[in-house]
Amino acid sequence: MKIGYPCINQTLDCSTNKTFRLRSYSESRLKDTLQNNLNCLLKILDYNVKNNILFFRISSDLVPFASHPVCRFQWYDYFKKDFKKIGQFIKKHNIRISMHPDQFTLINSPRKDVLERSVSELIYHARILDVMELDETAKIQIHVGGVYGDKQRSMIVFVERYKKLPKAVLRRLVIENDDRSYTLADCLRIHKKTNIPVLFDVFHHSLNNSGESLKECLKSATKTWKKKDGILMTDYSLQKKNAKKGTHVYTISISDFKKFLRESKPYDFDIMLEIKDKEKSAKKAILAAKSDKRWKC
DNA sequence: TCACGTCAAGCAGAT
DNA sequence: ATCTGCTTGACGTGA
Repeated sequence: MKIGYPCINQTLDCSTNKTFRLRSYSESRLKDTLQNNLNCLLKILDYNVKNNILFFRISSDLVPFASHPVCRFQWYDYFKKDFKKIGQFIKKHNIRISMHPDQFTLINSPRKDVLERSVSELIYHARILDVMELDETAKIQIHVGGVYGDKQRSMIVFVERYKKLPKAVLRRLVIENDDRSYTLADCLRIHKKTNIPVLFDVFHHSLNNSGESLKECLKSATKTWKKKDGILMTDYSLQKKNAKKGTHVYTISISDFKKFLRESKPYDFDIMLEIKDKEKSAKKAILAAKSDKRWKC
């Protein structure tokens, strides 16, 4: 079991998300920005290792406009050494890596332009992990996509489109249950047709489910990950009290998290904490997991 | 220097 | 019809 947080470190004054506006795009601007982002990524990973945080989600904003037609710069060649160095650090410390393209990535969209942009975005994500020379346990997670008024049809479209994706994307892509459209059961149905691993989002499941218990979910999701994929990835968050349904808490509740650890036995999986205060919650959760003897160093 | 409107991109559900 | 949330944070213009 590894525990981590997504994209942003709030302790270090260093961001991997530095960007600029499309209208101020230039190759030199992209070089400067990416150099900064790569430097910060390595710093954050180093901080994480020193704090036993061995799961990290790399930001989709690492390379600004990488999948946009405006970008003709071969950033993956130019910065090959930097990427490789980060990849070596990741492998040396056995860090689990995920990426999560944003809500615009919809491979089941009825719109051809949306599909094309989505495929470009997935290729961009895969390229980052490839140029770091990471193995197949580094994953790219997306939601199934839109419903477009006919969920069954949209799931079939997903399966058809999935099968046509480039190999570099296929070996890393996983789907995640979302909080209103596609449940874990839907994702498992898609898995049956495609063998795509299913990432289990605990919080989304609490908002959108078919009545399965936590153990049932972990059991069925675990089975979708082959040895080459690494162990099951999960996303974990909690409902903020007195806030709109689906709002994430600001910080982790350790009593709730310990309860979750107890209830999830004996399954082993990695946990991404989608919680606002990032590494602070991760550190607290790791202490809890250690006391629960779920943490293997 | 700072506030704040805006930023490549889509969809669903709420207001 | 318009706004909000989704990993929101960061840019950059205008004062």
